[in-house]
Amino acid sequence: MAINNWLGVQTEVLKRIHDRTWKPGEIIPRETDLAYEFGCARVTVNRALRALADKGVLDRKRKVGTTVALYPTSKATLKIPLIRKEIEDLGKVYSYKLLKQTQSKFPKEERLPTHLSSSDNLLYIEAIHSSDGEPFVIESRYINQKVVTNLESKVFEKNSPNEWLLANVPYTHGAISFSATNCSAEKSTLLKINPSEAVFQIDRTTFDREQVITNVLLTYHKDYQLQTSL
Amino acid sequence: MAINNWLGVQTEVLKRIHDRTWKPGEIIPRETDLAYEFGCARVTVNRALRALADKGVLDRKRKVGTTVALYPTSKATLKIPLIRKEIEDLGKVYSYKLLKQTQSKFPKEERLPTHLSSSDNLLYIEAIHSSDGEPFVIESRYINQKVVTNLESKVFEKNSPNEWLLANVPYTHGAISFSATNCSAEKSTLLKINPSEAVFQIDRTTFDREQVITNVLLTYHKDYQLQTSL
DNA sequence: GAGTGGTCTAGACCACTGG
DNA sequence: CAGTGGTCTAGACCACTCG
Repeated sequence: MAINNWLGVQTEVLKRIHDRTWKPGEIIPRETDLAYEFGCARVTVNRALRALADKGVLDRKRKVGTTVALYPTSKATLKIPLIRKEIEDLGKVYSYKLLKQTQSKFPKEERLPTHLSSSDNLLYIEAIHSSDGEPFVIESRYINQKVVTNLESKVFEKNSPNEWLLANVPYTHGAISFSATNCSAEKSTLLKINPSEAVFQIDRTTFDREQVITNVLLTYHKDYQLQTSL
Repeated sequence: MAINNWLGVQTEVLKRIHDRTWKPGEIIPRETDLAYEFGCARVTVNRALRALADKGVLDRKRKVGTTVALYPTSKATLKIPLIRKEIEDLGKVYSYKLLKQTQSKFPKEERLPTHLSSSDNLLYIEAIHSSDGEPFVIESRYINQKVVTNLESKVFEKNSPNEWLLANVPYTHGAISFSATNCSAEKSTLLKINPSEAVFQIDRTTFDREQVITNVLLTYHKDYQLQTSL
């Protein structure tokens, strides 16, 4: 009768939330009681409830107790894959082409790269990733050479700066944003779509502590979808 | 000298990855050894390493050991907030307006709602959420009345079906996708933007086990960005 | 078969927070 | 101050997976 593993406890708790034994906003029994009821250690219950709290299904507060979240703040975990891997996983042939690589003390682009100051010593790179020869995504990137110092002679002719950076420059944290925009004329040519067609964009900046390592703007082909599950 | 809490262990491990004591792809010492070195229990090390594996920083395999991820599969956790809450958190005044509510055995929209079959008994709802009176997002939703049976007389005049569903119909899982599209003429009027302007869309379907509860398409105002951190 | 991570237990103490 | 979750420990056994 005993539920003596944390996944079992989690399932049982979810069941009770689902069949409304415990209703949204209500407080559920404390860990000790549940442990007694299930016939397992408190730590096991703790593990299960903590996992559910991480998912946003439960709210936990010391002294108060554990409540069923009123509005389960849907938390979706997006995996941001390597572009190469994403394409290969679709069973397509991946290819990469460098378009531009310039020293640019001052980003002269239409966009102003988030978190970068114009005084930084920046390397600008533009490249395109293709799937079975069809344009997939344009990578437009600034690299902060104050932080990334070992790339002087490095040329990203054959390999995406994305992969090189991931493997060679560890980061502490990052900021990322998703948006839609009307494609610029220049990029629409590269992506082989009509100008001002709607395109999906990802803007990502990674940091080493306080310093920006790199900022990248990914402009995807038409109809690109970022998918995940809840 | 001992590191006797799991956050401390995590920090130390991250430090070593960061300063390349442990390089990408390399195997790190086993839990037992680390526990001995840090002077703490193995479970504590386990907790720290497990958390890092969840984040995608480490790869763990039984018998083999723990390795530093070659390409840290950036995992971003998106919080999908309640629209009302999202607007209120910006310090704006939230308002909601129902536009349409029809029984529709057959979705006659341009889009084909993912995961729904046309034979289902569907309720279609269209509504708009505003921020300080400015259009924020259009909610366009199908509800499966085979599953959600207690809403006969329910009218979503004042309240978003989103909130009602969250509080009243528990779900087991969901699928979600993000994309960009050129705004339809009809919607552009509602959002007060130019036709065919690029807009950000979220398509979400929630399930109760195998059955679809609801599918919603959210079409955001121009310039909307979904942000998160790594 | 053997080595690694995965988990459980029982008991203990800590940390936050509401009254 | 008291009650709740948060965490740690030491030891044990299990589960997966490689050779």
